[in-house]
Amino acid sequence: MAEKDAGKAAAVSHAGMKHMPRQASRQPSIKDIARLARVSHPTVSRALQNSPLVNAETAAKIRKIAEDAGYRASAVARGLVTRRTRTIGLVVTTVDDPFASEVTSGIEEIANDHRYAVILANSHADPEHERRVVQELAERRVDGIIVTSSRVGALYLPLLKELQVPIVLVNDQFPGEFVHSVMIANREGTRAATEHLIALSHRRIAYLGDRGGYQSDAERLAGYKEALAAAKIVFAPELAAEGDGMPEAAIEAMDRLLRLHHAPTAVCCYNDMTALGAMRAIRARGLRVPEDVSVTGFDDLFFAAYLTPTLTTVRQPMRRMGQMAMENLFKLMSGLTSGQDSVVQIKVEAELIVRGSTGKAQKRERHHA
Amino acid sequence: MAEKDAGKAAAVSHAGMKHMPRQASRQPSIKDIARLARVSHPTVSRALQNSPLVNAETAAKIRKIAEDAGYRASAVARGLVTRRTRTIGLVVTTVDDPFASEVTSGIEEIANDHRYAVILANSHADPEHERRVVQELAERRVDGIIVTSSRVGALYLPLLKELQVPIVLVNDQFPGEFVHSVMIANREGTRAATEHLIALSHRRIAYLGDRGGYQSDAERLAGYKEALAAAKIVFAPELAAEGDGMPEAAIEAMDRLLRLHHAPTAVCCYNDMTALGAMRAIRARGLRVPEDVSVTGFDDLFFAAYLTPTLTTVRQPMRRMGQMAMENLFKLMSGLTSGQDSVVQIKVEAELIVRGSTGKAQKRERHHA
DNA sequence: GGGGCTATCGTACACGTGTGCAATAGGGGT
DNA sequence: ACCCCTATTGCACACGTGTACGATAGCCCC
Repeated sequence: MAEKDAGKAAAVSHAGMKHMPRQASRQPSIKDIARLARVSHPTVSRALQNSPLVNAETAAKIRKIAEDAGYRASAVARGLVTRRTRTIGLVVTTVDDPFASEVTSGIEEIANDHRYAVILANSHADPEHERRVVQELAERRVDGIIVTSSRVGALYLPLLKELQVPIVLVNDQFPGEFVHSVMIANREGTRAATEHLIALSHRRIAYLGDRGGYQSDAERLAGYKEALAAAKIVFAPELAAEGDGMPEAAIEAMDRLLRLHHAPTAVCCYNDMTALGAMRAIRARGLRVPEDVSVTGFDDLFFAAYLTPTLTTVRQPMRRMGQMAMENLFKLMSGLTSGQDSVVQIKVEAELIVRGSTGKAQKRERHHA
Repeated sequence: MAEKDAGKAAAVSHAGMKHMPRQASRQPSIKDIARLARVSHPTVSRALQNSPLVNAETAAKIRKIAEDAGYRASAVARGLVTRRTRTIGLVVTTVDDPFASEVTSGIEEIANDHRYAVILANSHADPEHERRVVQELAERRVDGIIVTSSRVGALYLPLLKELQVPIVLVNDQFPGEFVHSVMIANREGTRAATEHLIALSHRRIAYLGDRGGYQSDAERLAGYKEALAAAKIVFAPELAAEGDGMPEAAIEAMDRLLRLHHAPTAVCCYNDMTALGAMRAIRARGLRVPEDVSVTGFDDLFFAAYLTPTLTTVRQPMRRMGQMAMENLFKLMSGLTSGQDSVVQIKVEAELIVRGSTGKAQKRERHHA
């Protein structure tokens, strides 16, 4: 008890005394509070956890003292002994992508409700980087990990075994593999979009995809082909172009499509960002949307309803998907050590939102005024 | 040594054995590695840190063993003793805001370069929530905190003293206060935008702000007024409207402006999201941009160049600002215990980007065909 | 050949919290 | 008056890592 108990003055006249060497008096520990309350530190620990093992008024007194001292329990020390950090890792291709932002928002919301923290990490769509980032999250002993738009989904099986950390994938599922995931009905989505275009009498319909090699792109392309097949339209390989999911690359790809001898009158885009570029390329050639070329997107990002014309797209409840992923992860995390092989693969419905960027197909060869 | 050393088999035929109770054999600790290498754990610790205090070949052997065992040092245990978590907290009003996303991206990039992790937290633009979130970050013993678009900037002075954690504010600075911050030249930005409109012969120019009470809004409004004053145009209070920084609210506010007896021929918006709503409201009334009403934004979000017409706006190097905030925070963090009252307030330049949403003012009372 | 220096390694702590267990006191029942 | 049970508290550990310090051995120098 006869330790250093001086030098713990609370108020040090914070305003003035600019050049006082304000010794970095470390944050008060549980032992400091114990000394102040004249009890042992386990009692303080229990009091702060509202344990029934400690006398009610003693607990109240302790809490009061802790409060006054500005005591904040160290989550790191607690994490060390409890083996739980109340932290999850979120790996995203890049934060400044509206899709990722919305998913992140949903995740953060649910995590916050449970008082969990979210560590954000970029994969830059680079498999090697993604792997490194996940390893670092493991070092930080996160309780769980969520990965969106993974490039290396299959890689998680061994990693999962090695790290002993529950992982949930968003927007990337590997059929038959036992990896938990939340994803949208990609195939059904683009199929609906393409059918919508076909219903508008379009026959030359292009698909503007993502060369990144995502499974979602493969599925969306499949949905597009399904719709064509169902309408007895033969798939023309030259009408399948590729961007990178961002507007810039889409401009180039779309421009190439428009220069085709037999140019498309409609284009089904991998996502809204791609559609943004496509529309720009169309206008750059003096054509109009949707009069000359109809455009559909995917995601229904916030700006879709504010474009001119407004964008017909497939709505993806991104925020909701983030929430579901987080809820799912919580279930896994509470599953404790269970080697449960519960394969949870949630698939959410895609909804076609018809707006102004799609219209009746014009007769070909007819150019605008 | 005679403990459980079996049960660490790498390949456990992951496919089959569904119901094996896979005991959660905890991750190997530094002591496990020490035992395997027949050395003491401090030697392992030093070997993994490439300390010159350990024999080169011994170190190599140890690293090999650690590698094979899939050993990953616990960042939480390390953080406990070193008192540094290599983690920073990032508080943002809401993740799914393009402005925040870009800033976040810049922060994450620099942090990642230094192998720091970023904990993401939402303030929901709610002062009380913001305060709580910052406290929780302190509990997690983050080495530093960055807050964007704070509602309670002034509140950080006492907090700063209490938490002993360096804090950098982005897009919110309190003149004269000793809080580190990075922000844009708001006043100069809207002033330039407004001057641009004036040069296009506009006289009835509205300002569509953010009722959130941000200092940035006050400054932008001031810049707008400055430009008016310089051109001897009297400020008309009825032309100062308020949204909430999002498109939806801007629609309503803009609509109200358009219904004025003496409606504006141009509007200077608080940000691009507001401009998005403004343009929509203008079109909803059958008017055209920029023929009937010119519009300017602020931020230069990614979609600004893809709108129709493209948006004239004030570019804010958001990503760069995030980087600067992070670099600044690193300096503060390495400043150790120093009670340095260095007031670092970085102000970055605003650049007007003229695009298609602004044009020559039409004579009033002339309606479009 | 002894003293001192260097290289290398182990011992003993410390970081701040949680928890099993023992210890104590008080109260009720017989 | 004694025993048992309960409420309350402290003691002693553990979590996994880093680091000051001491210990040992080998070497050089005089």
